[in-house]
Amino acid sequence: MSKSYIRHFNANAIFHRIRIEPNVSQRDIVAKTGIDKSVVSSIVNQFSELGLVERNPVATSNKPGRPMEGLTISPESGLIVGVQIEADTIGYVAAALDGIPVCSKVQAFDGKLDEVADVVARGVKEIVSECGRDSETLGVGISLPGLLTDEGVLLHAPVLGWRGVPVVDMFSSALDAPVFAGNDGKAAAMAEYMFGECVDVRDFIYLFSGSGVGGALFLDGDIYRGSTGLAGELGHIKVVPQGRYCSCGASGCLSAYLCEPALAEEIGRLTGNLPSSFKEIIERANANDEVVVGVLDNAGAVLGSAISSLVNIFNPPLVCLGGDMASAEPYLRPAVERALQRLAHPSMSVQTKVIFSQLSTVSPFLGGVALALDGVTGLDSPHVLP
Amino acid sequence: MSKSYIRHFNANAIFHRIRIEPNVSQRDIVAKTGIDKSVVSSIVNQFSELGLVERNPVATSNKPGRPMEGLTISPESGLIVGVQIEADTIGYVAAALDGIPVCSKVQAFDGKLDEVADVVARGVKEIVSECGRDSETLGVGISLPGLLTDEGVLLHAPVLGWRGVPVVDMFSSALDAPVFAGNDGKAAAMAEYMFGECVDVRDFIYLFSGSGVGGALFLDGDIYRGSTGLAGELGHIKVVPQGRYCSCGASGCLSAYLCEPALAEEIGRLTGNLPSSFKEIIERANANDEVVVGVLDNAGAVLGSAISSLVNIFNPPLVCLGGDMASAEPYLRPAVERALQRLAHPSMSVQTKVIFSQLSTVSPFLGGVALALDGVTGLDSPHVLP
DNA sequence: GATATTTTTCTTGTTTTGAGAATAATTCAT
DNA sequence: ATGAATTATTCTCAAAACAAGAAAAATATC
Repeated sequence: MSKSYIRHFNANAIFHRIRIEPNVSQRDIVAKTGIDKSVVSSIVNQFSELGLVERNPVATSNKPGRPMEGLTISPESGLIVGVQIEADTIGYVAAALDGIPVCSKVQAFDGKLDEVADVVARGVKEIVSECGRDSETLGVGISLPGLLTDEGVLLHAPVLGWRGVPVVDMFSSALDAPVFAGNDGKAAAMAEYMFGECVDVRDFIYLFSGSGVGGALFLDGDIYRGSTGLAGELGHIKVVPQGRYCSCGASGCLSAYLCEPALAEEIGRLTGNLPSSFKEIIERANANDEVVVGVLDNAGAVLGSAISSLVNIFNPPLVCLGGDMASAEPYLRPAVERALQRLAHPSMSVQTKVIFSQLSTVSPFLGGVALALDGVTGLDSPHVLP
Repeated sequence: MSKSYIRHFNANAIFHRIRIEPNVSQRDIVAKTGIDKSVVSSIVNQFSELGLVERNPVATSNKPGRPMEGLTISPESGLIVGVQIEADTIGYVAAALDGIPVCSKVQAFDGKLDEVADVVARGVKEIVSECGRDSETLGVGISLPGLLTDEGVLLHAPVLGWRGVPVVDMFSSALDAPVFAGNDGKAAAMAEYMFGECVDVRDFIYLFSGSGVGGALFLDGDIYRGSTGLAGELGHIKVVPQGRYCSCGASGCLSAYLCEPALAEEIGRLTGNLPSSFKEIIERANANDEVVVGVLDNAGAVLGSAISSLVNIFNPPLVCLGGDMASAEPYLRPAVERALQRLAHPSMSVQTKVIFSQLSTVSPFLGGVALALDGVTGLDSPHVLP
């Protein structure tokens, strides 16, 4: 526990407050974070000198006394680029320091490891120039479908077939800006904390559904990584003893009932008409296809059972469901609520809100932005989110 | 995040190292904690001046150079008293600062709230005088079967029928020593971390079985309390959808299959012979009563299912099972292992060790000692473990 | 006995917090 | 208008804590 750690921590907390509540006063920051006024003044000055934070005069409040200074993140001060590497695509988004996306794009990707650093370097350069700003790139955050060590080594990414890749070093040498890397599920959770539905919630459970089901435990204001970094792989909670086989090799995983391929397969099996995308699944449900609605309802029940377990373990104020789940809310929510009623401890579930977040569909790839922002605003050196 | 917090944190870490590894050198502490040598020297001096730590010459190592000083907790420096309040008993244990119990006793208790402060004050005085040492009582830790707030208020203790009791204030005014209070399950987990099977393990899951099933999440070197303090009530993880009714009002809880009353009832129902204690259950199992063995095996399967979920969520290096479970290890372990094999993610379960801890049966009431020790050795003011 | 080695302490410097005084900028009352 | 009151921020200074290196202490080896 070092001294600079406190500074890092405080700086992050202050930046976070300014971002989620533009035009706050220093006084408010003091009240809400408990950090001393001198420290807030000093750190705000530091941010202000770096050009990261602006002081704006605020409309008169009709109160006596010196008016407050409204503090905001300067949108022109620099760009953060979020990169999301998936099985066959790479997504990019450039955002200002306040996290508001400026532009984004997706590019096809063949998964070749030896070219990816150059591909991403070019992609980042392009997205930055497309923004039409000559502001500096302050950080690049790379969200990866696999597990990372503290040192920035990607241990294993099944969908990419990569293993033991020192991603931070690799991308750092190809890019000019500081590189931050992290697991996709955890990065997405961080994005929810910074920009989404979980802003400023100290404890929440995040579940994400797509080609697989991932997740993260956000505890005490930070992602819980566990001793091995594997913690939070919530897609593999067992929900049905001796249930369906999952791509991970085990059986009865939540993922085997909820991820897009599993739902598609089930619908295909029951109707003889295999959906080609999650969008199609939702379209068929919207068109009142009873089989599809039934499959989604069943998935909701299984999901609700998993959430009930999580509620009983963590008693979190918030459970956030992202990815494909957001667009399926009308078909999932009733079953989830039923399961919670039936399975979760009443005195716990009353304190828990379950929400479906649109963030990852409305503005995708923000996970990487969150990763980088977390590092950049600490007034400190890079790190990794395993 | 304040400055004195760092000192508290470092002091605790250093004391912890000395306790778990008597005769360490400062150099070793530096190597193992990462704290700077100056800081270690300064804090060791502080402990030494307070008489909490002794410096012993260590047998020559046949190496050149100044020989190390072996640091140990001075056993005579003071007493810590652990108090455990249960439905009809109060248990006491007096221990030296190294956590080694000196003497203990149990007294009957009628659950009367208005007398308990005086009763405990008398009990503490007696146990201290029974020790036959005139050393100072440095702290009293009180372990309670209920939920506490950060401010030391017992919100609700169902088995005692207490609600909204400011326990820390109440016991503080009756006792001369600093009072620390906490939830029994979390205190027991802390004891495992300090004195038991989980010494120095930064992340573990603790499950405790007795008249109910409690537990704690020990994450990143500390108990996770969650936003409400309810986190870690692992006895109410749902293991069987629409399963047995639990004393909490819900159905399918782990507790409903594993706690002593549930096991006794089940055995009584099947044999017509209701066991009067957990000890009797084990005796009948030892006498090869097939029904009893079968009931325990079934409980083990349910327990294993719950542990599998926990493994998949946390991927902890260690799952520690305490209380009654320890003496039932021969009957529970096979079923637990089977369930883990079948239900837990293989790449996770290989990293997880499941152990049965005798700590709470061999030297009971250490939870309170752990609570108090945690506060006393921080060179800082009291606090609570909700 | 000199030298090398290992462990601990001392010295000095830097960073950061934290409390209170000072300053700045406004409204309200007269 | 002008002074008083009020509120927000900055400045000043002291204390706490860490951090790096020099120094000291205590031993083994040659």
